[in-house]
Amino acid sequence: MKLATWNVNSLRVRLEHVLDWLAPKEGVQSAGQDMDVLVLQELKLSDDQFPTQAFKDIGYESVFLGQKTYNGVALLSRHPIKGVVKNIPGFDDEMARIISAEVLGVRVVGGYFPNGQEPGSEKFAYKMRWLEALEAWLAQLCKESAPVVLMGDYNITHIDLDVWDPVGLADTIHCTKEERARFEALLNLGLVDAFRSLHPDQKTFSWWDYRGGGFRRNHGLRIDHILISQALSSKLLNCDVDPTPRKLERPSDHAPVWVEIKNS
DNA sequence: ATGCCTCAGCTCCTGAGA
Repeated sequence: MKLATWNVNSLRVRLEHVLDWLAPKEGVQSAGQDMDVLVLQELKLSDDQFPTQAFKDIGYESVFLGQKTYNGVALLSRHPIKGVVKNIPGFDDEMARIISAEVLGVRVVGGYFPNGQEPGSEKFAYKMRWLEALEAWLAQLCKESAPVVLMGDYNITHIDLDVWDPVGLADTIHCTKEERARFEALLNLGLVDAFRSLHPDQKTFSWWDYRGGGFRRNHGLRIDHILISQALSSKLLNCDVDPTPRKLERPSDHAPVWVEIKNS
């Protein structure tokens, strides 16, 4: 089973990139080929503008929680989608940040975690509240029978190895102790960082700033993550970032991250 | 140097992103 996450920074602008990644043209190889589930973030469009038919045409059903201008999340699947959940149950949120569903017996949660802007700001406080609510919900999900995959744009670097300039960016947004403690709290539920468990020493990024030639100079962060429950970690085959779409014309600032798990 | 880039929108500037 293959699953992936991708912050597309406007689905309207990036639709062709997503379609080509999942269903490449004849003779072209793509890490997105044969993807079972893909979650998307930062759609930046309302539900009535979601391109349901374009995905249906390449064999994917979709569920989504859209929002005009900001945020917005979707889950695409080649298999039947059950038990759809939108946003964190019991957490009142005006922003569209979570889409979850059960696919092939796996509880998939796709998330666009808050940015937080700056430590100490009101947006940072919201990020902390949101992360605590997510953790409480995931604690419940991890106790249930279905294995869990929590993936998306976390807007958190776990360790300094996830940061191109850990000294210059120390304690700045995405790199604070408070954010990293919330990431660790998710790991303490029994979830495993799929990429890091396979590549313990690799300095690989999933996001590069548009400004200052960030991608060209590999000035990036690893902030897009795939956490999998223990039952799945024993069947983990592969996990990687695919930088290919970041090299296209008008790319998203994020690259997709994918995972492959052995079928049971 | 509150910039360097990109996107949406009550669009020719502003807010937000990370």
